[in-house]
Amino acid sequence: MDKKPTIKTIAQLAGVSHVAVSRALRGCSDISAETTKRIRKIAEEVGYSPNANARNLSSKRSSSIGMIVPSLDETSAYNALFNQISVSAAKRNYCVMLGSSHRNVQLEEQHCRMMVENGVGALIVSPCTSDVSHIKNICYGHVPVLYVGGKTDPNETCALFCDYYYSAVQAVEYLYSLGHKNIAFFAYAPANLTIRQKEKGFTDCMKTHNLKPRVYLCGDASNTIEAGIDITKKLILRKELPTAIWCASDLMAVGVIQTLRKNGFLVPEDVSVMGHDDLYFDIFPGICLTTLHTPFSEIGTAAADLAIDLTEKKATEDSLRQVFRTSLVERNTVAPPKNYNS
Amino acid sequence: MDKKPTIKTIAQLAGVSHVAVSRALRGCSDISAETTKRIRKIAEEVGYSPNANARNLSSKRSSSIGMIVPSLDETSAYNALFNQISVSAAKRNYCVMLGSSHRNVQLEEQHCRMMVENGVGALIVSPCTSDVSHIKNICYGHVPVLYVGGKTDPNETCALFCDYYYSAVQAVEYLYSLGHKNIAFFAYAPANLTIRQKEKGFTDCMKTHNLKPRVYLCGDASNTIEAGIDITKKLILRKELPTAIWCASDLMAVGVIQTLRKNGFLVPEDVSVMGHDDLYFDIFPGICLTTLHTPFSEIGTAAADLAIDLTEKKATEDSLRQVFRTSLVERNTVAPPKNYNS
DNA sequence: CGCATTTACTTTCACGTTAAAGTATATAAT
DNA sequence: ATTATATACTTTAACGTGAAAGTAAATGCG
Repeated sequence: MDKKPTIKTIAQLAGVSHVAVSRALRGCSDISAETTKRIRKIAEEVGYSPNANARNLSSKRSSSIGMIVPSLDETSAYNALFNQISVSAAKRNYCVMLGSSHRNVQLEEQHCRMMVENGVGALIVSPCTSDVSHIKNICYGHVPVLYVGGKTDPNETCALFCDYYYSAVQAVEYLYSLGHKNIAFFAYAPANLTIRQKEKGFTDCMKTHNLKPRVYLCGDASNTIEAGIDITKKLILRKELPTAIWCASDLMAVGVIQTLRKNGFLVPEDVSVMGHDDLYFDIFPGICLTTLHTPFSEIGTAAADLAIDLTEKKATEDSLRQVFRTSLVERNTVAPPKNYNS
Repeated sequence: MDKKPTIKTIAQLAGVSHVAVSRALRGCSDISAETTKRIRKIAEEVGYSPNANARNLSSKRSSSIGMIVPSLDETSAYNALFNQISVSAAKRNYCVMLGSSHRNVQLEEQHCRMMVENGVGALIVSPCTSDVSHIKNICYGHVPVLYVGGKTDPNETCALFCDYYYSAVQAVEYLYSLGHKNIAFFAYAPANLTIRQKEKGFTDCMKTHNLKPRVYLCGDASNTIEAGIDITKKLILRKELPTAIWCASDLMAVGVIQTLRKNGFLVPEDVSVMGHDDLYFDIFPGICLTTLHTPFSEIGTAAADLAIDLTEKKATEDSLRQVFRTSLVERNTVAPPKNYNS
């Protein structure tokens, strides 16, 4: 196990100074084509691999970005986001440090501190609380932070948002266009900012059509599927089922559909059900959910590019805040209401 | 935005040499308690954060490990693995660089190269092919690599395995103990090494009980749920349903159960269905799957600890290869066969 | 009291790289 | 022929830290 070769190793073999090697490998024009070729050949032969620690230290640049997420379990959207960030960062030759905070502020802070120590050029954070002062204390003035995800303060200067008010409007307009008048909105975790935006959009849009906005919130289920099941059961008992239900999440919609079907209601014939996120397209057998697609790929690409632009100090003022919109994906859990002739 | 403070900044303020600061912050005993306290106070006040690039360069250590996985989508086990690795690494003050190869060897190689350049102390790789020569070319002799996951060559010297032969035995023994004689094994992707291990375990164990090992493989479905559905449909048509089915993955079991129920069969009363992995416990409403739990947390913890031990050159010879076993999780998709009196 | 040891530092150098400035030679312009 | 310029390098210093060696003062000990 011989020592890792450095530019000095190559310099010696090539009979030039180590700086000539450094510049040749970086393709600087003041090294002759011939010398560059020779140096590159030797570098290849000895299996040279640059030392980013030294490079970053000397050049005051960085070749990595960090990302901190609340979790990466199978029901979270951060997987999709990270997947894209990883790919986009690799395209620009950046590594990504990832930390999972498990919704623990102390751990989130530790990840942030470690990543800053390790020299990330920028940080993409999906904070686990709206208060991000612990992150700002560490990063302010030193490492740019880009916020993504539901808990982000809407006033944050550098952040990527998804317009959930608009997605509510999309959902209502679509269902209304099919003839639905009796539309309900099901949501979980009422304290969540994104849920409140959806609720506001839903209520406002229903009112513009002179329809009664029926909002059902469930705050005490153990997960969002359960919440969907709970609310649906209640409405079935009370015989208050609407003709269409828009759920704040796909998993909730799955719970709703299962419960409806189990109780003899046909989806979409009796009740239309619509989701939000488009994350579990082919996981649930028999459910091909009509939903609103959140553009995770686009958001991930934008996040990686913005983070790297911030690292390289070439982010433009108007790229600092970007708003994304969901798009309608028509599959087969929504249909016009019964007895409706369009 | 003032310059980031370094140990030299602190040294000047404290009126000591920068080395005294370095040693005080690291708690070396040759700096007096009084001076250490004073230095730490100043460090706190100026918001000092150590520069790991410089530290690693000077001390030839590393404060990060890397992980490369094929993907992080909602149906993969790598999420669970990474979550634990992230937590375990944080406990020892290590950052984790994560790269998603999307099952692309070139991208996997690029991630590997970038991480090595960025100075990871060790690499945890779930390779996307059994041939890992591209990784060895980059890492051999410089960065230790720890292999995890299904594609790993069983002869690899540094690797964490799960004993899938044993999990097959566990499944068969359990079903047999309940009285099942007509047991089938359903699997997807027959080329996969882990599947072959399960198949071998299943076949061998069935034979020891003088039972006919019924193996059903499906290689052309678009995902594992589909595969479960396909095989089940075929068996229902042919009226060849066994009394118990062990599926190579939980998702497959979900597809099987849905199909059975849709066709009027009760699970577990008519047919018992068992899975493998224990990943989707509360996602599928109405399915509380009896399965074999893969100890992702333990594997993740072991992987992080081993990778860091390798980084710090204190891994013991016998920690290099570790084998983990699944454990039975009895929920409610398995019951004794009909007409069986135990 | 004088010498060894301990305490609490400081000085110097190295890690691998890049930035910046310097230099020798060849070529071009006047 | 002289001077300017371009080419192709080299030399020096710096990035922030830590290892190793050095040192001055205080303390211990016979």
